[in-house]
Amino acid sequence: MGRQPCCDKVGLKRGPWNAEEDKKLMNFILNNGQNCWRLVPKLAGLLRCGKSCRLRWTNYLRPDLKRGALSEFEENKIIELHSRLGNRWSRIASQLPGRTDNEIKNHWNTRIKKKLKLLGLDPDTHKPNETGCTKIEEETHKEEEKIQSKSEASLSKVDDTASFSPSYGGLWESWGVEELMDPVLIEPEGLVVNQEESHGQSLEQGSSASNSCISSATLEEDMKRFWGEECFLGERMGSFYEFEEQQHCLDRFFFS
DNA sequence: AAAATTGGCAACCGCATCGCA
DNA sequence: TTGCGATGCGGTTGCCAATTT
Repeated sequence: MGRQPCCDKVGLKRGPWNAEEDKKLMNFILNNGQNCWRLVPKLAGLLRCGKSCRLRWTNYLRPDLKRGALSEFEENKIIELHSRLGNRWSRIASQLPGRTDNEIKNHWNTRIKKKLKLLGLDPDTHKPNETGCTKIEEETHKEEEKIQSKSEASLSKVDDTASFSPSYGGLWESWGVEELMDPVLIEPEGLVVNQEESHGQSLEQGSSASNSCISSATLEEDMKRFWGEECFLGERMGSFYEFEEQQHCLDRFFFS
């Protein structure tokens, strides 16, 4: 004898919500609060099951939800929390006001996971892959080929709107980045660096990168040496994921 | 320009857990 | 203590728009 379903699904609507349904649900919850979800559709005049109403409210209609893409800070926070909590999306979401577990889960699966893989890290464990950085190397080679073919065209293109994160700015600075800052050398996807801005940020915000030096062959080892073992799996990892363009630059530096 | 593929996201499903009688 | 309904949670699916071929 199995459990009874949460509702009788016969005659209930499924799939995307329309504006009219949203309005009904929103009005009902705002006037009556969240009590018994099973009764909500009936009382609100909706042909949905209570569970569907709850999801729609928590993931989309709640007035305290933030809209738009996740910020750098939020993304870094997610990576850090995931390294500690694993796939406990609701717990992670509770640390990020205005974001839902579903939103974070989707963002993780579609964006962050790929970035970690590109860096040769296992997204589940946050540790380096057993196979090393083959994927990142492949990507790097592809990028290099692209850059090679684009480099001539890029000579005439200058865009001073791009900037680096504080940590990257410090990184460049610690390496004596003038050479890397050459737009031809570091421009994988049309990115051209504004030197003044990136340097300014690193100095102003006191990046930990400013007094160290990275020089060896693998990203993992370099990062550990650079920031220390305990930081490697922690929040500082996040600052490496900030912009894909930066990642390409870093990859090229390490693996070329 | 059209077809195929990929990526992102909203919504659904089913199990786990909670809370109450 | 137990059983049951309600809710929470994480995995998965399906749709649609964007991109690539």
